[in-house]
Amino acid sequence: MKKVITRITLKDIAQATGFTVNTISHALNDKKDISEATKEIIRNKAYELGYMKNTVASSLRTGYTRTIAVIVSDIANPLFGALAKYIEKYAALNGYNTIIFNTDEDPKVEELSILSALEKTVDGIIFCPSQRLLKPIKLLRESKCPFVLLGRHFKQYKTDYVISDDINGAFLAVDHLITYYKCKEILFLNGSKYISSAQDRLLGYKAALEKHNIPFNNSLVKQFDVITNGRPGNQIKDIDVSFDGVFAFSDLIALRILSYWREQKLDLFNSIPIVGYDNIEKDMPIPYPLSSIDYSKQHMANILVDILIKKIKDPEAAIVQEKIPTRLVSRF
Amino acid sequence: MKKVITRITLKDIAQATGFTVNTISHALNDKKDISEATKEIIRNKAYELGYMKNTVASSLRTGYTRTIAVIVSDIANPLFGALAKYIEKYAALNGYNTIIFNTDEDPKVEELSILSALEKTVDGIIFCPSQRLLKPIKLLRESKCPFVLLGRHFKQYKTDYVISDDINGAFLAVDHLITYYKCKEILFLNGSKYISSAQDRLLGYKAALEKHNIPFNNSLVKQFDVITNGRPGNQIKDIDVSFDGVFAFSDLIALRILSYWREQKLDLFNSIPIVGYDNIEKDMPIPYPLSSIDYSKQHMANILVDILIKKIKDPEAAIVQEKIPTRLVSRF
DNA sequence: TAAAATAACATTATCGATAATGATTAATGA
DNA sequence: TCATTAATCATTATCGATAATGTTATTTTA
Repeated sequence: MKKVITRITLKDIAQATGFTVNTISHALNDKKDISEATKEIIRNKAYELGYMKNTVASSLRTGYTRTIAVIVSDIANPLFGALAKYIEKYAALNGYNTIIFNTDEDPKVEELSILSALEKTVDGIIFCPSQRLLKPIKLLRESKCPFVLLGRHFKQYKTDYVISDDINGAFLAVDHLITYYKCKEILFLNGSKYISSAQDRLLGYKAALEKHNIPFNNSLVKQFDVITNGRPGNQIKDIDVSFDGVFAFSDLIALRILSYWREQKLDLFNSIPIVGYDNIEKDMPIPYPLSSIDYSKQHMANILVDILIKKIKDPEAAIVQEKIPTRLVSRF
Repeated sequence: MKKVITRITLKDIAQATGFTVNTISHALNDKKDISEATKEIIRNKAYELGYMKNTVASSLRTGYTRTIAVIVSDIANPLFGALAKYIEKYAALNGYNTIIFNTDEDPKVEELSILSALEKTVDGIIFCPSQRLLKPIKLLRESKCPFVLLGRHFKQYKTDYVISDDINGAFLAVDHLITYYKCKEILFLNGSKYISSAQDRLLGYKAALEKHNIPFNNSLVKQFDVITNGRPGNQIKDIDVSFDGVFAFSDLIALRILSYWREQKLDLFNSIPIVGYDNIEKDMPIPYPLSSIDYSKQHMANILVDILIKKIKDPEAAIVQEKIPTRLVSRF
């Protein structure tokens, strides 16, 4: 039952050099109570024997695993894929490994993922909550494990989070449709009503309308509960209102409706102005001039990791709530 | 320095119930040497106290971390994103967590990632090698850590791997361009010459030409060393040969040239038949009728994990080399 | 010059769980 | 009936590294 592969341990180096295990440990960790000469001997022997630290043992003793968990709905989503990539890179740069969890926006899976991460005693968690239930976030808060929310936030809980400037982003998009394309009836393909970013973007949508004295028409606002995993054109074909412009919660949703129009050979494909969100064109080429709201995903990832590491090192650190600036990228 | 957060341990349950730590462990692991009555008592107390297993301690003792590493060039690439997603899901279903590493196809980063995974004593590794150098794969082989290659394989090393049926996939694509579109000069936007999949797809390309008695023209074959991270249209604008059809190593490369043509307002965008590879349309909507070579990424992921787990449980298990069947998906 | 501080390494305890054995009682069997 | 076996729980050792504390010789300081 027990695994038999035996690696070189501190004990082996101790026996080979005549020092004690503790001295080996201190030497390899470059502690100041070991002379440079001894360190040199020990380092050489360690290299010679091909020593590799067993971080599991280290973690058990220190309480730190140097591992963070990233819990998102779906890393196959280009947005989360890009974020996960930058998070992993920046975390690695700081000596942390990254465990990923896909939740499919399912609160049950969120809970299990959080529990799994806690069992693994990760040092911290980056979490993008579905916000369908409060149980996962409650669980996380009670765990005392450092965490930062990604892309979404809870009004009722004061937690660290990093989001894009959703209100302003949506405002920019809609303002552009009105100002540049003279749109009057802007279809808003929004995300799930549960998530804060969808709520905030609705605020931005309304603010832009208000600025131009366009009355808000609720029937122009549609929701897509399952951002991912939904088959293309799923609910999109049921849209029953007239409109002269589209603002989509994400580029993914924008692409979905564009694909649908193209497949159906609808004229809309080439005639209707449309603005998405996330600017995934930056991460992958798209053969369509999709205007979009851009924000730096790399910056977002770096800040997330920075905050998390700060909290890991000092659990009492002040709460940080960051909004990544948004800008419009218009394409023709 | 030492982390202070104290969780409930077996010891606490032992004290609360009067049994020994060992009995608690056996009870919670449902070993058969503990009576059902005692198990019930222990389980209840464990639940009551909110016990959560410390897998770090467990791992140190058993030698198993129930964690696998996935080392790929870039999970922001839709192909790897989808694969990573399915791998994580299926691994989780089997009780394994997934650590990811992005290598950017850089052998140095590959090495560091492998070493990092080994230090973490992951139970197994899924690795998509850049194949630029042999050092990473050698390191992996010598480590004795179970691993399976993803998407690529080495002729000189007999290892487990799971790839798409590259030769046949390329054949299908090119045969389709010739048969259906009557193409005679097919531009092949291939991947890096180092990787086996690019080499194999070149074989398929040639085989299809041969079948139709079309002479092979080497100047029609272009390579893109950096599949990811390359700015769109990077080298694509330098294409200097005439052609009447395109086969791309990946949908990503196909989309890159399509985007370039569209931006440049080139007629090619609408007139040239093009076939990609990976059928990423299945994972995200694309507003262009991109024909592609499809294979089940979910199946690929499941097989990868199955093989890996089998090797983890039995390091002497026979080597498995699997080709996932490919098929053409033509779109108009 | 005696006391205090420092340098450099050793001893011992510990993280939390589990493997390898032991011990006790009850049940079974020849 | 006495030895065996089974059932059930306890003791002890261990995974590999590191924290906490000791020890000894050498300097430094008052």
